[in-house]
Amino acid sequence: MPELPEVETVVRTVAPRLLGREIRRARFYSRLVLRGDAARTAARLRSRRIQAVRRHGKFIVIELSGGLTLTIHLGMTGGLLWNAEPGPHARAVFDLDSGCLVYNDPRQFGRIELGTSLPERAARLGPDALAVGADEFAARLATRKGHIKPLLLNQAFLRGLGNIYADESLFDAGIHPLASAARLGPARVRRLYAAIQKVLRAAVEAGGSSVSDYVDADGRAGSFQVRHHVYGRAGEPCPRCGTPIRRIVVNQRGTHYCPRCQRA
DNA sequence: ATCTATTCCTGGCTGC
DNA sequence: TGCAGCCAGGAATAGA
Repeated sequence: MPELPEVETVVRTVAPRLLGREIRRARFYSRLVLRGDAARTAARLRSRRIQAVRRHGKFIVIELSGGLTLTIHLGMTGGLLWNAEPGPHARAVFDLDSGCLVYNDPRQFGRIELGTSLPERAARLGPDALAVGADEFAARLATRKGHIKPLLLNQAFLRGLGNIYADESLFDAGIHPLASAARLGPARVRRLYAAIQKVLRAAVEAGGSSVSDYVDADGRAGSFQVRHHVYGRAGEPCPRCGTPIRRIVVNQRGTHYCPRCQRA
């Protein structure tokens, strides 16, 4: 499932291919994935040149000539494939003056939208998890009620973390997922901040995690899943203390932690 | 304002 | 072997 490291990897693999290219034709095959009218969106995209490709949290932002912004969110199973043959799950195809980009998404939780700026839902998010400073992180945390795990998943609090990296960060910091966010205390807040930075940077370096079927734009799987300490490892021994990893459900999300290393 | 539950989707897995 | 039923979860939405 694409979170910050996976989206970052997709952007890095796709950006060099896209920069400076012109969109010849865009085709959309899913009314769910595309926000807006397919024919009108395709017409607006025609002959636009790609000026920038960047990541905004888990969003892929493609800046086009004429002041247009194409925003892609991969949802759960979305993926961008460079020069791939469109398969049964291709929801959009962008033919360029050189090469083509296929948006693939079996479950159709992803979204593609075209506008003159970042869509509101992307613009109103919290600071990027890899760009936020330690002091800002601590200040934002101090005012929040509720449990720490759901807060880390809240993109309005911090953008980029998803279920895998929230669990891995909490394990690294030794914090229970149901710990009260506001009552963590300065030492644990610093540990959590450092853990998030460490886990995300290592995951980006590994090309992300491939747990279901995530691959980058060249079809390459990431390798960070072999370094998951708790995510998807319920019942397996904790790599730190050997206690079996526990799986609970927090706000409808599978949550993995070590009951000994992460005390309530 | 902030937090929580529900809903959308379908491939893959489990168990009968 | 076949198939019904369940599970995964990012984020919009509605409700508390």
